[in-house]
Formats: sequence, C-alpha cells, structure tokens
Amino acid sequence: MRFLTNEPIRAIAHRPSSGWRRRCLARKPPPMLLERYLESLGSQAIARALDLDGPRPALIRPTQDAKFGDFQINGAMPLAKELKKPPRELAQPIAEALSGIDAIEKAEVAGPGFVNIHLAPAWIGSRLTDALRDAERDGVPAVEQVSKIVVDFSSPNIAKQMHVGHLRSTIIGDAIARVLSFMGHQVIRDNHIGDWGTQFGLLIVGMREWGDETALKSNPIKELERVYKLASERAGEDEDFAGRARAELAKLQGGDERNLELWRHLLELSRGSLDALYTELDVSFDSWLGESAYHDALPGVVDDLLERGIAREDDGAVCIFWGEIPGAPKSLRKQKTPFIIRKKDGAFLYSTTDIATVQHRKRQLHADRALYVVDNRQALHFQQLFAVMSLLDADMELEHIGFGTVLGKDGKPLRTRDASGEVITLASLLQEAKERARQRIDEGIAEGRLRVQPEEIDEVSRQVGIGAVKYADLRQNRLSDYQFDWDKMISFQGNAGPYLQYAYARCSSIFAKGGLDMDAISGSATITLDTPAEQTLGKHLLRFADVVYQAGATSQPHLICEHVYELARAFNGFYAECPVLDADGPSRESRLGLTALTARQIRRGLGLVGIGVVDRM
RNA sequence: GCACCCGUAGCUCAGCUGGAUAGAGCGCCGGACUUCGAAUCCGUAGGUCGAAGGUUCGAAUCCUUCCGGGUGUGCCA
Repeated sequence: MRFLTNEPIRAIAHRPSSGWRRRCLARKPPPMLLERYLESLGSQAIARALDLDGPRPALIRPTQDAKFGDFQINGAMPLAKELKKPPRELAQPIAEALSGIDAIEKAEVAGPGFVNIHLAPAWIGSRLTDALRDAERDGVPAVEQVSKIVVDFSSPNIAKQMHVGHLRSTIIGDAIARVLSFMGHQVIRDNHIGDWGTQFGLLIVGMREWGDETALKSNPIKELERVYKLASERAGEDEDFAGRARAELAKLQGGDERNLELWRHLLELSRGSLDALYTELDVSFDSWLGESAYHDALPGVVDDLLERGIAREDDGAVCIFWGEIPGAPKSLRKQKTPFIIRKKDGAFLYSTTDIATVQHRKRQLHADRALYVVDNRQALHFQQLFAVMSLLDADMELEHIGFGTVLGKDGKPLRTRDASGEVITLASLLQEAKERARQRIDEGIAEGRLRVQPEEIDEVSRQVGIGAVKYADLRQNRLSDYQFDWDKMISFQGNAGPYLQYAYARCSSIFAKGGLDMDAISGSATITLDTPAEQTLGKHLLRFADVVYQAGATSQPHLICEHVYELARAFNGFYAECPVLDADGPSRESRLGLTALTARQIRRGLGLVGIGVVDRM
C-alpha cells in the first residue's frame, strides 16, 4: 500500500521541480492544437519579416485581457538586442507578415513590442463546426505516438477503511488515466493494494483472538479495522504477542496453507467493500496487482543488486548507499540515507516490492511509462526507487505524481483517527454529500425551481453530491495541500461541481423545450459568431484540445476543471444575452450548434475528470 | 545535520515554460426572475504577491540571502 499506517497525515506542499517542468514541456503535442498552430504561423512570420536565416520562437501566449486580442506574440522583444533595433520597429513587419492568413483577422503592434492577434470569427466558427461534426473526439486529435502507460493509483491497505486522504490518489489517478486514455494512449490502471505487509501477521493473530464472524460478514472492513486496532495496540505492549504476529506473517509468506486460507478470506471480504466504494466513485482498474503478487520475485531482486555490487550488506541489512555509487543523483549522495531492500531479519520491504513491480511492468507488460499517484511525503522513496531503476537500466519513464496532504479545518494535518475518535471515512463523506444534494433538490422542488422527476432524484443526488466532492478536490493544483471542509467540499454555489452540471442541464433543457435532438443538430448546424457573447463562448470552446493535452502532459486535472468552469461561465453569459430558440433562421441554427457543442464539451471535460452530468437537476 | 516544499484579497485557492493594469469563488455591499431553468447573471469595495538584494527591455514567476511555516530522512508502508 502506498499510505503510511498509524500516522497522522502531515502537511507538505510540493511544487513541481524545474526538472519536472522541463520533462513535461519536452513532450511534444501533435500538430493542429491551436497554440501550436499559431506558434508556427508566428515564427514563420518573424523569419520572413526580419529576413532571418532560421525560424525564431514566436512566444505565443494567450492575452490576459480581451482588449489586447486573443493571443500575443512576444517574440519580437528578445530579438531587439540581437538585431540592435527597437522592439516596436521589429514588431511592425511581423504584424504585417501575418496579414492574409484566414485564421487571423488582424495583427497589431502594441505596448513595448507585442504583436496582438485577433482571431477571425469566421475561422473560429468553421473550426467549431468541424468539432461539432466530430462526435467521437469533439475535435481533439489523437496522439501520433501511442505509449503504454501504467497509472498506479488508489492503492489502499486491505485492512483499513478508506478515509478522505485516500480520495486524492483515487480520483486524481482516475482523472489522469481518463485523460491519457482519451488522448489515445494505452493505459493500464493498476491498484497496488497493501495485501501482504506486517499488518497481516497482526490480523491473523487478532482474528483468531477476537474475530467476530458475524460482524465480519456485515461490515468486513470495519471489523478488520477493529481487530487490527486491538492487535496493534496489544503488540505495542506485549512482546510475546508481537512475536506471534511476526511468526504468523512468516508462516503466511512461507506458504502455510491455513494462514493462506484465512488471508484469502480476508482479502475477498475487503475486496467486496472496496468494490462498492469504487463503484460509487465510478472508478475502475485493469489490474489489482498488490504487494503479494511480487512476493516470489523479491529474493531475486536482492541477489541481483548484490551481484552487481549496487547493494551491500550493512549491520545485517541489505542496503544501497548512494554515496558509494558514482552515477547517483547529487541530492541522494549528499543525504547519506541508504535505500534498504532487505531487513536484518531477512524480510523484504516496500522498496523491494516496488523494484520488482517496475520490472514486471517492463518485462511482462512492456510499458513505456509508469505514473505513481502517491502522496508527496513519499517523494524521497520514489526518488530512490527511480535511481535504482536507472542503475538497473529499466528503460522506462517513471514519474511520481505527488499530491498535497489533506488538512483539517484548522489548517493542521487531518488525522485518520483523532483524540475524539472521529474518523471521516470516505464512505461517510460520500453518503453525506448525497444527502446534502438531495436536501437541496427537495427544497428546489418544493419552491418550484427545479424539475427533477421523483424517480430521478436518487441518481441526480448521486451525480451532484459525488460530483461536488470530486470537483472540490480536483479543481485545485494537486500539489497544494488540501483543506478539508464539509461546506466547501459539498458546495453547490459558485465555482463548484453543481455550477458546471447546471450549465449542462441548461443546454439540455433548451433542446428538450424545443423538441430538438442534439445529435441531429450536431450533424447539420453551422456555427457563426456574431455577437460578443457568442464570440467569447466560441473562443473558450476553441481551446479545449489544448487544455486536454496540457492536462495530460503535466498530469494536472485541475486545468480541465478550470477550463470547464470558464466555459460554463461563458455559456451562462451567452445564455443571458442570446435567445436560442427564439432566434431567427441561421442565427437560431448556429446558436443551437453552439449550445450542443458546449454541452458536449462540458460533458466530455467533466467525464475526463470522472464527474457525471444529468439532463435535469 | 542533510534533502525537499510552502508563504498571493478577510477566508479558500488560481496564476509561477518571465510579458501589458496580479485573477476566481466564498463572504461584504448594491442591482436583475410577466421573457429558452435565479444551483443563474450584472456591478462595487478589498492586494507593498513574506522581506531585502540581484539578473532582465520587463519579475508573483528565475537566482541569492533572510524571516515565518511544513515534510522526509537505517531496518513501517
């Protein structure tokens, strides 16, 4: 498992290192993404206008303010020194070189030497019409080079309840897997469950001592946790008990049939509870290769590292000392902490299992990359793991997708078990979310504002409640710490999940009211952008593919959340200003097309981060 | 000790591959439901981007130092 046991969750807030950023940027997006296209237009224009021997970066950036147009070329200013001319003087011919391109309505020099680009509404309209026709991909190109990528996420410990802390790995990992998969990569979602560690010795002894078969059947994880708690407390104060637990673990790992049978039983029961949670969250896995799956490979891993002279024995344990390895990363060399791969009692560790896991992913699965969606606190572990794999020539791209810690409302790390004994389990969080959503819906129906049919209430409560929880987490930079707050987590107003779902329901409602079919409109409508509100909406729609690619390249689902939020805002603005059903002729058709594309993009965008939509709410 | 991370509006957070006047939500104050759904929209107020230097035509963003906070680090995962 990838969560620390019996430890409060502690605060850490990592930002990507510059190396991390560089790697993300090095991965090239395919052609025809908007910014990439403009960048190429811009750099050609620079070379042509200034009569340079080769292309220079145009440094295309979206403008901060619509009054500066849609994009700006910043590339003239860095050339000023080299060419010994004032930047505005360089910008002028660049702007002129951009005339006559159908994507660009006008390009003009501004400020100290920017070239502001205003996209042509007709060109935007035609691209949006293309996207509207593309029911399969909504205009998002598939990657040219497909990678096989393992996403290792969620990874709960079998014996314990999932609490709010586990939510992050589960939904961030799920979102990343969905995005990469949509981009066209071959994704393997792997749940590396903790099913083989020290806790099973305690559980085996504990179950035989205090186990309650009836309780185990009705709520397996709760019962396992109760027993585990008792056993782990007892082990702390009773050396004889602890010894028995270690012995039972050794027997289990040695293949003792009686212990294996109990182990399988516990596993199966836990698995049932986990499945229920994953179903609720709409998260699935391709494999559940937990720690136990790699057990047989561990001795070989250690022997191999010893033979190669990478590891050596010290005080009975087998360790890798970074200071003794010439090619090791500098920060590890300085740190002097060894990577221990076998304890002095002969047992293997998390580190050993992880090495075997990478080898399996390379040799058996032939994966190109593996992403580990795991709490930031384990950054050092992964740094060491990746360094070992590089010494072993694993030839795989390995990346730790860290995320911040869950904090309590007081800003301090949230404990899985605090003094008052209060535990926020994932199950209770989701239940509360659904109940609050339902209460809100009941109020709305009573006041005559909402149009939810009685038979739809359960499903709508679920989508709204769970969606709110997921969005609250996913909408922020995953590296930031996460402050848990019921009200914020289950917020129904402002930048929150229901806002986006509501915008979708509004789109849907227009089609329902007009007795129209969204798919039929998608196949026939031509989008033109006449009013400012339509243009604003259209420009947001145009950015979707770029956002998906950037989210995929940097493993940052919050970029998609942000985009969908901005899109919903733009749509609500359009909705307030532009009648759709009452518009005339081509304008009506175009607005229906815009509405359909907006609906699809909201649905697709939310779908990429694992959040559902409903037609009425 | 060593390594890593964080400090942006009253609160919660974006922005950090350097680019123009630092953006959202919540909260506050004020408007908009006879008009495709008010879980909505429009507007006002609110900031020496922890501090000081440096690099640069240009710094919230890069570098250095300092202040404040956090995490990891020899036999858990």
